[in-house]
Amino acid sequence: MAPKKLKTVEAAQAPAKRQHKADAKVATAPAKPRPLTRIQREKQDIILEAALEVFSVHGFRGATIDQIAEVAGMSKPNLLYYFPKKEEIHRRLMSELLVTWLAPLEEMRADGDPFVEIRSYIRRKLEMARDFPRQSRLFANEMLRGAPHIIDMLEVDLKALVDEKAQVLMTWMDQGKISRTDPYHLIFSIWATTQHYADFDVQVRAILGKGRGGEGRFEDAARYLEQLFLHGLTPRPKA
Amino acid sequence: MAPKKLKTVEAAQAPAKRQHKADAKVATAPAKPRPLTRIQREKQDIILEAALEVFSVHGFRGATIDQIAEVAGMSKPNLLYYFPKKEEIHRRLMSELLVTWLAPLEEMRADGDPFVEIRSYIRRKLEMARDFPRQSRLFANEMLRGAPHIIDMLEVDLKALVDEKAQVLMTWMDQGKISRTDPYHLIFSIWATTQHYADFDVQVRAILGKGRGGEGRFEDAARYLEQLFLHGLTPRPKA
DNA sequence: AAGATTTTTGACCAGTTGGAAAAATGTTAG
DNA sequence: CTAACATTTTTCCAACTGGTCAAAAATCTT
Repeated sequence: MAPKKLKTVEAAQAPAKRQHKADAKVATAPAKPRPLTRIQREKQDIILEAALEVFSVHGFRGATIDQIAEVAGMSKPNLLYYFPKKEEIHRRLMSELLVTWLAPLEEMRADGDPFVEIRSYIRRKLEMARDFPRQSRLFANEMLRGAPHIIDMLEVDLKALVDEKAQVLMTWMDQGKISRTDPYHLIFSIWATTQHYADFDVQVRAILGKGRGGEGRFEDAARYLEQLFLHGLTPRPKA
Repeated sequence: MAPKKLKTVEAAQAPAKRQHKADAKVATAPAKPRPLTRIQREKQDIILEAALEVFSVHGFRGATIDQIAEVAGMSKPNLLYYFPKKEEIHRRLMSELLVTWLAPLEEMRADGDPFVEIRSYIRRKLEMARDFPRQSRLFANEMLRGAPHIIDMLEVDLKALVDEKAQVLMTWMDQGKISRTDPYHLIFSIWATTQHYADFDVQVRAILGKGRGGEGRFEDAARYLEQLFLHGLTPRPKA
């Protein structure tokens, strides 16, 4: 089975207020979507950026349109001109998220060296936690709520992708290249350990303190995780 | 340093509406707190239980008093009689949470066998994820928001506890009993991997599917994590 | 520059929110 | 039983919520 891209949920990216009636002229034409203008694209991006900021902290219900509008630097009605519903903004965010969020796993190649592939995957996930913490938190917020908006995609697309990669892992196990263990829980543990640095960032920093809580913590984490997944905690004689 | 219990934030557990003025009799007495009646304790428990249900899913801002009251089976004003402020409920929940949530780590004894101690700790945390998923999600929700209500405790009490246990781990490393690695990130990885099964439960179940998504998933997780922390993924010759 | 279109704004609305006040109802110690 | 207290319900409110709408302002097209 090919890597298979997630289907995108879009479908709701109409320019704005649908059909400014102006196309009464064309009458029966099958609703040509009309390409987005520059301004529309720019404003939508600004809004999505602001929405990410707010949703990722307060969750869907806890976030307010006013707040998003304020962060986006525009009035509420103006924002609603581009996204007529609060849900619409969230939906867009979620579908964009799922695509980019799973890309790292798709990149794990069956024909590479197992340890190199797994290590690279962990690195990539850790980099995402470092560079896109808000996306990680947005995702986490959705999970905590029971993923009402994306449960279907989880059960279909995500499951398919993970099934595929679990097969790859099992092949490696069959070949004796990595230890035989549960490939699904292996993937879970990579997700958990890497995303932890985005989602629980406050806690991580509170504990590491000023001294070690700087940007270096991601390098430390990478080094630690590398060892964990390679050898666990069993002491080995020095090389 | 002794295990040191977390200080409880309480301080706001007054019976209800403060000083039903009734104590004008006692006049200048130093405000005797007056012990909680049976009903007060029961009702407060019911409310806290309902609040846990709601807060853990929607976060602080996303949760409404009406909703909590409904789950608790009482009217909103009645609920407000016991907890005059929404924040009050949340505060109580959080302080109770921190105490029970960290108990497992406190139990990790320096004088035990390292692998036994670590494995037991992982087990306990996993059991908590299984038996108290809502508490786990409540905690996660607070973290995602930047832990505004408990940041102090994280920086003081939690840090102290983790520092202490990190010392224990380092001692074990010095003795060559476990592999030398970063003890803080080791603890983080245990938290992350175990809490994942509560916080991301939907995802875990969506991926494992009906077949393996049953209660058995916790046993599978325990087995997998045991191996991960013991040996990582490096294949070993069969015993 | 005029006309057509798109974007922005201000006023507004109905429903919900956290919470206050007070009246009504229980409960219990003397 | 009854007074003192505890609990519950009813009513109310001001602020906030997601969202509408018409008109004004800005932009684009010709």
